[in-house]
Amino acid sequence: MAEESKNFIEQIIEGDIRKGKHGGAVRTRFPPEPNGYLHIGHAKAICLNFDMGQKYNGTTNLRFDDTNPATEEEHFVENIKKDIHWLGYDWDERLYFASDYFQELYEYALQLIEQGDAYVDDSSAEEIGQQKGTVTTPGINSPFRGRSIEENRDLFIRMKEGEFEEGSRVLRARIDMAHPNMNMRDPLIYRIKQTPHHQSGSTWNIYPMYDFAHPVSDSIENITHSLCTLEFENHRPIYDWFLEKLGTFPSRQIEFARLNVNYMITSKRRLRRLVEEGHVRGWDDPRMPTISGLRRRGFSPESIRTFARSVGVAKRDNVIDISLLEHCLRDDLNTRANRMMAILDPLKIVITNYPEGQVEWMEAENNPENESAGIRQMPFSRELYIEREDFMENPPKKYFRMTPGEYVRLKHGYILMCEKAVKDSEGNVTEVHCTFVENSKSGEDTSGIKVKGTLHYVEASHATEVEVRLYDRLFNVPIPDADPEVDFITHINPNSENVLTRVMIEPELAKAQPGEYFQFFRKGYFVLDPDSTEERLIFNQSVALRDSWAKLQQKK
RNA sequence: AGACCCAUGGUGUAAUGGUAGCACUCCGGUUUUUGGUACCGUCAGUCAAGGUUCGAGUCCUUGUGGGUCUACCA
Repeated sequence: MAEESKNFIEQIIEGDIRKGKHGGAVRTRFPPEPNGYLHIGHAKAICLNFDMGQKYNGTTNLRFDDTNPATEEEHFVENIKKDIHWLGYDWDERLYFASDYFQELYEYALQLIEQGDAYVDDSSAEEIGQQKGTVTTPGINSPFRGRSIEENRDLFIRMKEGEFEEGSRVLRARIDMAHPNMNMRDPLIYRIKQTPHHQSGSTWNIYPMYDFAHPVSDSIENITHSLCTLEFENHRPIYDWFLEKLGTFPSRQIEFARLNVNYMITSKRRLRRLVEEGHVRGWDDPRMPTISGLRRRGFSPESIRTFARSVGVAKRDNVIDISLLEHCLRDDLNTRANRMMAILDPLKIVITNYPEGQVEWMEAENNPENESAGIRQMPFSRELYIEREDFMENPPKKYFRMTPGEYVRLKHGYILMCEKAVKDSEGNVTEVHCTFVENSKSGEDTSGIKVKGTLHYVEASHATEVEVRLYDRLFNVPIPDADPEVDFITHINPNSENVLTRVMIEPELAKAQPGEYFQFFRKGYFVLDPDSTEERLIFNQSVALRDSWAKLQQKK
């Protein structure tokens, strides 16, 4: 068997273990900011961090990076925890908040001041911006850069005590205003904010910046491998600078490329627009790339994990084909989703030689891929529904479905001979008359008739009418936000949701429960939508089955 | 362009100086009481130019192309 190929992060970790770094320990963390919902991109980071922890007998912390009270809310914390659990991961007792470390962080900032590595700057945001220079020209030192340690200590303590207004002063690292890396030009460490914090209340008047809080939080938790996305690459020098100056646990930041999927967007700002402008039903709309949206769409956690692992981990920018995500879902559901009969676009069939009033209960296997899924009973009688597209009066070549003068098999039923179409005054087919072959019952067929097509059906008198929502990609271009000149909203697919209000389902399917995965025979995978009521069931299409017949027709 | 990072079939990812492999997609076929699944097969790749080496996708140089960075956001 081929050796399992390892990604570059696994290679780094294994190298560290081999060298006995940190005694061979591996500790990772997933550090979301509680200011929004998790999406498919986060799923990659979650899987990577937790998988590394598990694979190398280490641990993975969940740490909320809550250093900005202005944008963060408690309810995001709860939703994020729920989504991670749903994905199948657990942080045990290792739930942390950066806000838990505010006191320690404050003391470390004081240490920097004592070492002469930090100073209080009274400049305004605009002044600091101007002093920063550009990528090609060095910045200039702030006039407050030379303050004494005593003055810095005094001012910083008074910042903390709430003596100063927001924006009036900041604490900065004293590094190098001419550094070629803009992030090293005396980055901010603390700013004044009077906003109450969802965890720490009104205890603090100052809040640490990401560039300071993140490395120090990692260090406090003894994180060995701090995995983050590529856009933080230029921040690694600051990360290392703080930990070196502070002399604390030497966590190491490693960057990987974020996940992009075509026909999807993950920008928080743009997703919010979709919701606020009403292009979708909400953050958990089945077309949204959020974890809650994927869940409502009918993606299994297993399929998302498989996907997140399949996309690989590397440092080059990438756009994953959405068909890989769909493949992962079909592959998972094929073996676990019970097959059920649903007629999305009903056409009535009357079997003229079948006794009126008679109902036969047919034995139907639930999943040919899994015998332990068992069997169910399906009614059969004189009047049934089939898909309208499964009947054609004048069919094209290789059409193996119902057409006058031809036999066709009904799955878990009989072989039918199609006799004639009944039409209304405008020529629309209103029902089709057939005769059935008596000794052709599924499982005990002695007719010897060979048919090319097998159709699904729902018996009319026992059918339940439900709603089905079909989904297509939300955008009609692969990268909706590729062109900054064009609003991505203009690329929304107007037919991304197709609501069918008169769908007929078999009795067993009417017992569907939330969280159950179904395959609608010959159609696709479906789940119950939470909008469902006792009286009215609503199903969402997760993904269609592959359809080589449709593909063949499209080419013509 | 100042720094940093990246470059392998259509897409994504392996090959750690020694036969360019795997998955998805596409196309073709076999099986099939799902035009599903499964199975088989075809097409298709090392950004360019130099250099080092017996041997380079891999190391070096230069170029080209792409990405990130000038928030009191993360």
